[in-house]
Amino acid sequence: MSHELPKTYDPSVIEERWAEYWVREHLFDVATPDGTADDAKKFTMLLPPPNVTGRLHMGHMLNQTEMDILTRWHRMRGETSVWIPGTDHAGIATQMMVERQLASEGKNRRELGREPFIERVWQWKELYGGAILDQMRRLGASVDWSREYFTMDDRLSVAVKECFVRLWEQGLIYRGAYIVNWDPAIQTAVSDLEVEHEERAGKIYHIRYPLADGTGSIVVATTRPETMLGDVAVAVNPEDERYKALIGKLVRLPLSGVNGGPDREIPILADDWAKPEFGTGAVKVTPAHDPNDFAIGQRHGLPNLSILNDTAHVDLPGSHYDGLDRYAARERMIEDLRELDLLVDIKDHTLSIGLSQRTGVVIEPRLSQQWFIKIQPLADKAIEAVEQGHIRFTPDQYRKTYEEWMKNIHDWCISRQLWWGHRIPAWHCIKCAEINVARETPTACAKCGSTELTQETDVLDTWFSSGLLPFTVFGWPGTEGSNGLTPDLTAFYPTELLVTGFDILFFWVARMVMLGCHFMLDVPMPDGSKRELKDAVPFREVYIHALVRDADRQKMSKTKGNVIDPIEVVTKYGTDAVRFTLASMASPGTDIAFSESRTEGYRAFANKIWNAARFLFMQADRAKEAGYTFSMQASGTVPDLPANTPLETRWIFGRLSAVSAEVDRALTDYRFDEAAAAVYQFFWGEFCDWYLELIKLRLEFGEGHEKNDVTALTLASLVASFEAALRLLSPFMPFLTEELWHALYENNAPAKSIALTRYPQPTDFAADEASVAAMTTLQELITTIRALRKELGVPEKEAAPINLHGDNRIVALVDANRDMLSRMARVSSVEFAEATLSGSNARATASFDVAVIYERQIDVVAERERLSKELAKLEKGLMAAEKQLANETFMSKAPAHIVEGLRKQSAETKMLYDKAKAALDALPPA
RNA sequence: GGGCGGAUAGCUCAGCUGGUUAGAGCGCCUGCCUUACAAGCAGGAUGUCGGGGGUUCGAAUCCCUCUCUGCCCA
Repeated sequence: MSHELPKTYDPSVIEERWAEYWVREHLFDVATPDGTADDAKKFTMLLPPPNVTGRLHMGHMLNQTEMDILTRWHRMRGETSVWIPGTDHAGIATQMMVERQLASEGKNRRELGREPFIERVWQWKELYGGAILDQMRRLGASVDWSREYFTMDDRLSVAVKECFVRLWEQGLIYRGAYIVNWDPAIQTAVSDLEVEHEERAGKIYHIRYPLADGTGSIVVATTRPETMLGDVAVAVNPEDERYKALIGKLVRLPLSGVNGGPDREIPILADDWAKPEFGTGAVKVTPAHDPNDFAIGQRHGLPNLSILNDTAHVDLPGSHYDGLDRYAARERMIEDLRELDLLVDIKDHTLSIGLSQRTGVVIEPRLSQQWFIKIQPLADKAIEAVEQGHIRFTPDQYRKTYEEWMKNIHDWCISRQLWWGHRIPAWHCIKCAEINVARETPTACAKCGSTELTQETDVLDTWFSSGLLPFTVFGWPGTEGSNGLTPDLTAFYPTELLVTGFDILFFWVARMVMLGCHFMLDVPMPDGSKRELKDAVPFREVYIHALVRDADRQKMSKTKGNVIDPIEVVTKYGTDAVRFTLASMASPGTDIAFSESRTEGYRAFANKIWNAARFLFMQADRAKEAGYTFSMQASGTVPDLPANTPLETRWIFGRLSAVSAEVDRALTDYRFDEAAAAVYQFFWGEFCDWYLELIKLRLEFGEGHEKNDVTALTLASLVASFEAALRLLSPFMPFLTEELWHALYENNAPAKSIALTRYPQPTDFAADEASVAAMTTLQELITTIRALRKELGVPEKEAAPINLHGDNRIVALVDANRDMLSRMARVSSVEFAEATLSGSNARATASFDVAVIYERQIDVVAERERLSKELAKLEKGLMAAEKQLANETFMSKAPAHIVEGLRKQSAETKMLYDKAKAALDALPPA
């Protein structure tokens, strides 16, 4: 069979075919181990579930590339590797999406009603929710699609409810009226984490509050004058001399009268919160609309007066500000205060405001009834798990970030006033107000027996359900009456690794640790023993990756318009090239500035691999025509290497061994960049540049070239080393390697996919260090000759003789490999010299001198300059070395091997220096 | 305000548990369309390792400080 590969690699024709094949053939689906005679190591990982509304961005692609490389690598090392995909129902984001859709039809969700609205969201999800997973398939992510989940699936919903009920029963969930971050756009509470702080230019207003007894006034400073309608006090610092006399007096709160009535009277009180240096030193206290003021109110037993409704409009019947938006109210009130001559001053002030992460509107701190998790007991375990090393962070610095956050954690507001999400399983008794939390809808109040129950309307924070995923995806809590230990949980919990970005370190990672430790401690070990913290953790390792930025290091954002769509780049350069780009730039702790020039380079790399395959197939065809019989089916077998095995063949297997070790080490340390560099350098710089060029010497067919063992061995070795290289590359470039691997086996491969074969291991190949060392010397010699030839102006095609001086080892090596010199450096003949060589046509290295015999005069000026420069560099090195060696403290304190190394280096430098000096002196005068 | 990170070749980044003459890719310069590959081959140039100070026999690497810069938390 002849192989007709196009001259240039075109990823578009093969990638979609393989992506579809991998899914269709269920290659990466993993059945639950039955527990019998299964001692294979396991590698389990959860895909951070993208929002069901999401579109793939570069961050996803980086994340998935890293996870896929690791999963493929572990899988090829024979481990049971499960990578579980799914999507998150993303409460706010999804509800917004559908509300927007409704708005475009002139409707809103309230008209529609709760149940029909939720129905509508499900329809939306069915239609569009799969988009991001389809994009994942296109990237070749080797996930187990049979285990795909959605966070609102029935089985997960049951688990979420179970967790909520248990936490309630354990007294770890409470409900109460607290100041929370309120998003007036979508009208729900959000957690602290969902608020983004931004510095903005604003104003600070100084407002005069008259004393009720008419003896004067006090001027308060505020950035939010509109909330003064909700003021219940004025606070001053107890140490502030200016105001000491006023403490305990009442002020008349301007603008606060309703229905034409008088203004309210509120007290002046002393509280440390009032900072004398801030503003006027007197602050208004508005407990219902500011978290700090709420705390003051608690301390002093003040009432909470809410004056803004859930859309942040003034809600104060009878007031002439009633119904105004918060900012409109502010303007109107400032005008009114000015008219009343109570506005003392307006100053510029930079303030930090909270913005809703989802909607972008300014958060309104608002007093409302919410559900909270008492987080401290959970956080304690989560801190312990990390401090005791049961969970390891890479890079390690994130451990500190995590611990810092955990130690300063606040109770978690888990209720959301949304419709889309897991509805809180609580029923309020209309008669006695008892809260009935239950797994099944109760028929009567547990306290008073009333049947008048209404279900809580709030749903749970999306992160509550995703925080449970590490065990709920494995079927927890299992069947009724079970201990929660399902077969999947037995086999796969804890997962091995979590790969994610630091942006969800607190949102998700921290919550998983807390909830995982909390719930799993109650699940026994497979052998029935009690589970300890080290086995209750949701994952043993966390790898935090960088942010992908644009080529100018700017954060990608829609508003800047610099978002790079991975699917676009993938279409342009091929998935493999983009994956390789991300992998090679993924060095820990540094953001990735994604630039297409890098990707272009890796597309060239893919093309290089493609063409190496073309070369191989071409040689195979020629060999067959020449009567060689060998089977491509033996590609996976490294041939025995007899005594007459050519050096380059011993060398390439030696290198394969070393590179396999290097890749293993790099991936163990999550050094994707080093792993990628190692395979790149090996394949291009060694396999193609040296090995393929050298074996052309052995692959001569036709007239005058009899069939021989060396050629046969070379063919077998070529195929075997290439096949191994493909396996080595396949986690990084799964599409290209899959295509070529099947082609290599002539579509009769020993496995359904290269991904199901063995990853090259150092011991799979003879390390043969002597051959590697010999080859390194020859490479140095060849490179030196090439450089000399170029300098002397020897035409590329013209062969030239050389003189060589070196020790016996070099002489023997060169003598045995004259054919290499001839092919790689156009050497016509070699003459060995007894004495050192110098002169303008010679170069000296530490191990040999070589001269190229060529007539043409060299450029004396250029050569003088080159030699002078080199001489200066050598002299500098030599001086430094000699100075060190003359330094007694160095000689006495430095370790022996350092001193010895320096001595050797110094001697070599001296030799090179002398040679360069001689060469310079030998140059004719300018 | 508290904390973390970064500053190394024109660009993007490695190297940093101190140790021999600081690397890679891209870009740049020169010569080659050598039947695997011009998305290629061969050769070449390029850095007072942000400034200053200190520790040490020895500092890109450790410490202090300054400047610039990014991020997280409040």
